[in-house]
Amino acid sequence: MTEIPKAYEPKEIEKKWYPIWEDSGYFTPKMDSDAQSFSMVIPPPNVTGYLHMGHALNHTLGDVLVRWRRMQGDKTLWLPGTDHAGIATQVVVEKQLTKAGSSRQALGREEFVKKVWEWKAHSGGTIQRQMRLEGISVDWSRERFTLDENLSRAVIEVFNRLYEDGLIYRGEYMVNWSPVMGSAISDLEVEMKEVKGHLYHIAYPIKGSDERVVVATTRPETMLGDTAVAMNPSDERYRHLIGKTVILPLVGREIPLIQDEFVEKEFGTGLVKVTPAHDPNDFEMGKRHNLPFISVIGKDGKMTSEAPSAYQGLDRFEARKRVIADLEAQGYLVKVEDHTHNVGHSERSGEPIEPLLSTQWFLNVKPLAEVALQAVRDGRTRFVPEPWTKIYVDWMENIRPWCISRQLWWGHRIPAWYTEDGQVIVARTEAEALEKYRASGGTGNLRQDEDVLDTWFSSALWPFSTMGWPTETKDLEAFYPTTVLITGFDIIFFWVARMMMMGLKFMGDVPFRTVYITPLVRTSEGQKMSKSKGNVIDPLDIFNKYGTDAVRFTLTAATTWGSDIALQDSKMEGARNFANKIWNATRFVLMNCEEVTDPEWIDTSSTPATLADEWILSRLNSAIRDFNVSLTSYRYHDAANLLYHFFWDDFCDWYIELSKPLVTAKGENPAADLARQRIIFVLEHSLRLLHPIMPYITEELWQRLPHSGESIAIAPFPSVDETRIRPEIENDMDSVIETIKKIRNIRAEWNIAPSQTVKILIGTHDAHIRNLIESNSGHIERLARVEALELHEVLPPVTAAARAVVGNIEIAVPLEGMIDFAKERERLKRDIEKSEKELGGLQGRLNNPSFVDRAAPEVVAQTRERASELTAQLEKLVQTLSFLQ
RNA sequence: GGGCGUUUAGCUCAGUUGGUAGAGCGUUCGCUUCACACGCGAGAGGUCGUAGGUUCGAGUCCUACAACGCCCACCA
Repeated sequence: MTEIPKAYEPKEIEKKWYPIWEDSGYFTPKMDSDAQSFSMVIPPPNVTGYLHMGHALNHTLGDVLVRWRRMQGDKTLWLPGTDHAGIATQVVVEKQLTKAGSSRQALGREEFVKKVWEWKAHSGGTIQRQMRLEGISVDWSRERFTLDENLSRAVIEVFNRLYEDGLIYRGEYMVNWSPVMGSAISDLEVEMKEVKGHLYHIAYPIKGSDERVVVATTRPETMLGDTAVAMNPSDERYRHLIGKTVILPLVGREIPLIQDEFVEKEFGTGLVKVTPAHDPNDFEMGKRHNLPFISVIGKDGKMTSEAPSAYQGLDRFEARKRVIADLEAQGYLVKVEDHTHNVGHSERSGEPIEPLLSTQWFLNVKPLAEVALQAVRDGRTRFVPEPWTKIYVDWMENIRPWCISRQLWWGHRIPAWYTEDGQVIVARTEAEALEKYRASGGTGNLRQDEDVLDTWFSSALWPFSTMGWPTETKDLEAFYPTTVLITGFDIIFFWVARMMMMGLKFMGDVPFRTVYITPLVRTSEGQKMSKSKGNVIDPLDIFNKYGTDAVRFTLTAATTWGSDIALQDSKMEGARNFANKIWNATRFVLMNCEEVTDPEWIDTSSTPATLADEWILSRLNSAIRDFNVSLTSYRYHDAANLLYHFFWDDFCDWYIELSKPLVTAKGENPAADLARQRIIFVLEHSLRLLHPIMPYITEELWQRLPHSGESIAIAPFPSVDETRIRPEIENDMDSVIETIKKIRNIRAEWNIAPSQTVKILIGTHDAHIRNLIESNSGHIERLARVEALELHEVLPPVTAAARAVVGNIEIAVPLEGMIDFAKERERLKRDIEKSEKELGGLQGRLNNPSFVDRAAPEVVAQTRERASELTAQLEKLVQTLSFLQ
């Protein structure tokens, strides 16, 4: 056993243990064990760069559970990995190419993808390193990446099966198009932003009449693609126009006036221009009324050849200006109003989305959603905290087809091939596609679809694709469904909902029993962290500053159901101080207990456990029990907090202090030997209790303590001995503690120098308490710096004394010549007032007949008991005060 | 437009079947007490957002309102 340094230096010990844990295979489940399974898959971080505080929180909360369950003896798997993150990663690499004066187009698809793989190797490596620094106990032997061979196989399999089921289809529909990225994106990737724009009122002449109708639009440039004007069928104002046609200004096209319930009579003029190719609503109307679809804006965001020649090639925003100018010049612009409205923007690239017609692959998720909805309604998957259930349910109930194809190069290429005459063949491989084609008599060549799948398509399979699906593996058998998914609320739709659908569809069961939604980590001022604000905290920086264990403890203790986490230095400092406390308490114990060789509790008939011993056992077992209860219901804050107070308050402030005389005693002394044995026992248990939250410091210290087993990471979690939880012992100890505190309080109030000892008199008619005080008088004398403690049944009237009452214990500290009677009377009066106030409340209730009748009997009994206690205390206080008159 | 969350001590937040408010930090006072000044001991500090209601009893349940924050949404 080596000397322990005085100061806790997290860096030194934190770099030591992770390689040992990992190399020893502690985090790999023993597949032959018949213990119950506990499994999680990590939300795979994007290989776009570095981990942030959100990851650190997620990983900490996950690791607390996993380490706890592993120590409980479960067959435990936490599967790590990363996500290829199609768009995000492609954008990162493209930016690098732009900087280097190149582009993906210049490189070509094959070379570009190679470049992205290089980046992935770099970024993925960084992420792995960071995860190891977090100390998380993931099974690296099962690490996965969404583009791994088997995961890609799963993607192709799923695509094929969904296609065979008719749920995946290809067709020309209105999609959210990002001109910047040159790709379609899903509804979820569109962010609505409030934009200050204008509402343009434009006059369309009625054919064969002098009358003009006025439509209002925020996007005048789309009028070039108008194929109708719509009114509400019940709108009397325009009844006379039914059946007429209008002439589209600037274009000259004759378009019908149609009637559609969609049109709100109250908005604008009650007439809507209909551009079926550039607006989702108009698209629907166009289909309902069989209108032509004229695409006037292209995928590059420029006006197409279907627009009048004057506008062709103009950027869509340039075209807007030109259209307005021309309309005005030609007298069609009636008025322009300021108008604030919401415009869809590409979440990734930031520019306004262009709704346009495009041929894409879609997944009809409705049937899958119904099953996934039912699973949550049945409670087969549960959201914690519960309110998130509604968010999930609402979205699932209103789910719309998912556009799954992306015009990118980085991702899973869509397993569809086209014949020269335009047939589509979906297959597992090109060979299979060709075979199918030949079998149907086809002779030409096949060309694979250029597009890739939405990155979330592969993420949706993560809980089972990572475990080997579609092969029926032992991992799937043992670990699917996973026990819990820990994730952020921001990806409930993107990821959680889709995993639910895919898991139920392909595994026939939910992917996880519980979804735990973490809070959001914010800055100390409660701001959201974002790169653009430049207020992002790098987890590694604060690991370095405070120690990983301290940050883990901070995050765990800050995780509550109600609110987000404001990450403040003061919290981390507090946790670091706690770690230092653990360090120094252990240092103290080890300095004195070198001869103890095993961490067992020993009672002998000659030296039975003391009150303090029984008490700390009771507190320890309560802590274990409460910790288990808290974590079982995902109450991280409670779990961390109770350990903090058990260790600091109960163990350090009281048990160590009470044990000091014996523990530090020199020479032959069996009682001292037992005391050392016992303090080691409690400390060793405490470290195991703390290990899930603070793995490094507990391992380091545990290794220096007498222990059995090679690592605390695989040591058994302390088990609860309910028989050791004893309220009567805790009450007795509380009496001793309160007595000591009262004396200390008097000392502080009367400015008695710490070096000065005092005499005290204690009076109580309660024989049990008298016995208790007597047997603990040594503790009281030492911890309250008392030189002589006199016990009485009834306290003699000593006037020159400071006084206090604890329950039925009276305390007098004779302070000859030091005491100011007036001041002491004031002090006592304050005590009396306090007691009177409480007693008044209690008696008020007891005097109320309906309280006595209607309140629960035990509540009434409790109230009576407390009232009589207070009455006795008050009597003594009043009597004491009378001594001072 | 719909929905959700938050509002408790100077600050950040706990408070799960309704029983009479807690923690950490900060603050005040006193301590180099032989594990720890990242410490020890002792204090001060709150009409629990507002207004009603239910109840013997409300921080906790119900209703309305207010402020702040978030999510969803096809009024051009």
